[in-house]
Amino acid sequence: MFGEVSLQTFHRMPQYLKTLYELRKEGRESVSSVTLAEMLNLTPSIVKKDLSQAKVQDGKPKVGYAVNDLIDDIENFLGYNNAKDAVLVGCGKLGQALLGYTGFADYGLNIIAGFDISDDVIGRKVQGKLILPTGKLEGAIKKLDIKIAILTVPQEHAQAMADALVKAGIRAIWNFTPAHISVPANIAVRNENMASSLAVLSAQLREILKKENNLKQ
Amino acid sequence: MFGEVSLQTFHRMPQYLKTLYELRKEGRESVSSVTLAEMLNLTPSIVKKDLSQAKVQDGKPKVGYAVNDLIDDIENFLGYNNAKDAVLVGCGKLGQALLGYTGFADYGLNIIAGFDISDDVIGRKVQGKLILPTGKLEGAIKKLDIKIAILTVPQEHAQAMADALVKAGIRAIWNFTPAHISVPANIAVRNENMASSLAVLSAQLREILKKENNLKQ
DNA sequence: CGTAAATCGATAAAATAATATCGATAAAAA
DNA sequence: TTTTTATCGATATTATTTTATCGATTTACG
Repeated sequence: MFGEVSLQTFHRMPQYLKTLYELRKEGRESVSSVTLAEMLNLTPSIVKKDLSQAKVQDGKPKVGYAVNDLIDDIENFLGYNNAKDAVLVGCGKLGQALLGYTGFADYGLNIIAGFDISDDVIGRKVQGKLILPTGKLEGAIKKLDIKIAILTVPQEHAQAMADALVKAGIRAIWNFTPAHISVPANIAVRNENMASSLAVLSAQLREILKKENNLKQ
Repeated sequence: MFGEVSLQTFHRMPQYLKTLYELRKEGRESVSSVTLAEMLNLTPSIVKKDLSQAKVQDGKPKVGYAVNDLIDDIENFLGYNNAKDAVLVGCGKLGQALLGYTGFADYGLNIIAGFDISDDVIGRKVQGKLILPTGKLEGAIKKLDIKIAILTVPQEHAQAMADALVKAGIRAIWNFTPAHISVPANIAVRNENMASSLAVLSAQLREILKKENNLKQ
């Protein structure tokens, strides 16, 4: 059903959704691909192609897409309505920050609890989420049939913990550690790699500064 | 000089570097594109193409690349040796987590201070980094000629703060808010968008589960 | 009611990125 | 020393993604 949708398209979907929420708030009932493209610095072509993969209802010539319908379709497409449970493993600074982040609920993600090995944090609550000992991880995953894990352990433990998670039945790992983790092919991994992002940002910055210097000379 | 290097290539560079550090630790003096590709789940072709853009010294047939030389070349290519100063704006949970993250130094990024409007956090220190009032932001940027800002304010303030940063002279914004921010063309923006990442992860997960169900039936 | 303008959806074209191929060459083996 | 093998770097091929084009259609307006 969605096998042919590219990752780039999936990346843009939440942006469309965000923009559509804003438009709805302003009372707009319809929006064209041209307007959406302008608001998000994209081309109308790519907007039309992306939306064609998520939406059910056609847009209307001369009018555009019905904002409400489109929101429903994209939310449904991204699975925002049927919430998915997740565990968060590693409750250091970043882990606790994510544990306390209330925004995930908007994206259909429900972190049921944090897990850690350190007695310093076990038992603590962050924004209502309890931190449990790692020993209880496997049981929780199996009992609640949890598919998604957020990995925020120190990088030297990343691979071992990933192995344990897979063994316990986790099928998708959102990896916030700088470590490259190896998992079986039937497990989804998404790397939130700060080093990579920073490398890209630096490259862009350098390009920009270089262009300016060329112009000046 | 680097204008023709794709963002994907830049994304992979830190991964190569990370793997090379590990190899050096193990005492390996050379490595082939085949080995690197295996370690990172890539093809030898793409490894060779990527490395050709960063390295100075050629690899040797039958042997591969000299690990140490390659590390130097990539570090230099990514600018890890000449540290770049940055400011962090918005010292809530995530902001403080990033402020306290010591790993940035490895990537050549030096956060000089955090900035916030709230008296609750102003004056506090996180891992030695001081939190200053937002009023001092513009002065600091201009005085220290800072080019990079990390944006971790609440999303409703993201655009206004981005505008202020640009006005103060910032040229690259690492945006951790869910907000889409508009900036002039000569400013680099890198979005660390959780919603997008989660959308991609969910899509991958769904694909995997779907395939399994198909097989079972 | 007919015409002009705006937009859709489908598709063709172009651009970009990834992969495969292959001659050259250095090291190892025969 | 000659042959074999592994690997590089360059280039060609293929795949993917983005952008442009265009006929069809709906609305607005004269």
